[in-house]
Amino acid sequence: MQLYVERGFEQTTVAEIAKRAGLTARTFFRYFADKREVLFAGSADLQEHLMRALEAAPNSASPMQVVSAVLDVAATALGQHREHSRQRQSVINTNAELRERELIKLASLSAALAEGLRRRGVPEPDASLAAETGIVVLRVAFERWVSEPHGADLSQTMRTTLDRLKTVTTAR
Amino acid sequence: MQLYVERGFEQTTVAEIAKRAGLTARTFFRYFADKREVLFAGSADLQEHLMRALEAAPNSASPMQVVSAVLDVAATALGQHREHSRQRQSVINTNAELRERELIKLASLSAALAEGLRRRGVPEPDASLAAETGIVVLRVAFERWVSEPHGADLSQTMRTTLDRLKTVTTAR
DNA sequence: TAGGGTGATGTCATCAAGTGACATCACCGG
DNA sequence: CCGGTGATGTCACTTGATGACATCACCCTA
Repeated sequence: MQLYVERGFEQTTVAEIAKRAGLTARTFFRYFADKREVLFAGSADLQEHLMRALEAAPNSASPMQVVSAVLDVAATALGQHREHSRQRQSVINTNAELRERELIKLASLSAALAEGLRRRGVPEPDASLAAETGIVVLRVAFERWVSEPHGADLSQTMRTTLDRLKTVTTAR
Repeated sequence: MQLYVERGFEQTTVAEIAKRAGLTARTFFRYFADKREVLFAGSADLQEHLMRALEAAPNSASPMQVVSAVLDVAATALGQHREHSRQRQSVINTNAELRERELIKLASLSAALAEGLRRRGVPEPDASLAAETGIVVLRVAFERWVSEPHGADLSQTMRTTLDRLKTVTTAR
């Protein structure tokens, strides 16, 4: 993060990262598949965390209620450290490769959620639609939250964004 | 496409592509920013096409009606050549870098749609939500259409998917 | 028709991202 | 003290990607 902030992502070489971390480039690649992964280290953990939330939802819950519960958990997990989130997001937003990587992490999360919904008996395409919609809300809400210096907390932003989505999609 | 299908994306070298096309690797990179772009050559044109559709929608149309009109146009543009689409999609789906690139193309489209909606006076976050939701429908419908050998046409699939989305998001 | 401009292409050199093969080192248990 | 094991380093190599420069084909005009 230091180097990426100091000189930009592309201008930073793996050799430099390794040097600053006190190891070799070869070793770096034993821990991270590539230069981008550094910024997404926690995403697998987050995904597991959210999957547990999904599975903890009551049997009676509708697909969107399950998604809403997952978003609540996501908000508390992501909603700390706004300053750090902002810095990380600013690095990501200024580089195409990193945006690509971010999108695929979210796509992976979405696929996992859809799979979880299917395991609960939700048929296609409803499972995919609910999961993808949830990720849309997550993304839009997170973006708004990160860009406001001292606005509402993330949970609140997510809830109002989800409400907004319902209104927008059904308005005729 | 030939080479990517024959030996897979990663196993294909730019030198080989260039040779088969009768030119140099250096020249290849003058036409395509990188190895992945070959498969997304038409995406800029498609985006412009859809933006014109967005701008052609009547002033009275609600955000989701505009999106729905855009999806109609997208369906007729993408809905030809199911066989070619299937082959292309199969190459993309078997490689992570290509999936990343596909996602960012769709993200770019989504951003353009949101911007277009904003120009029409739709406020945030409604513009982003409507645009992103539209892309979700596009993606889910396209995936289903491509995986069915002789199913309904893409326009039909898109319409039913959009209906499904409305039901899923509002069911309680 | 010679000559000059222009755009497309090729050649060469170079850098950085990855990866495989193998050596080495630190530490742990017996 | 020794052998094993996992982490790290070294080296060599491939490939993607880019800058600098040469060349070629073609067209326009004096």
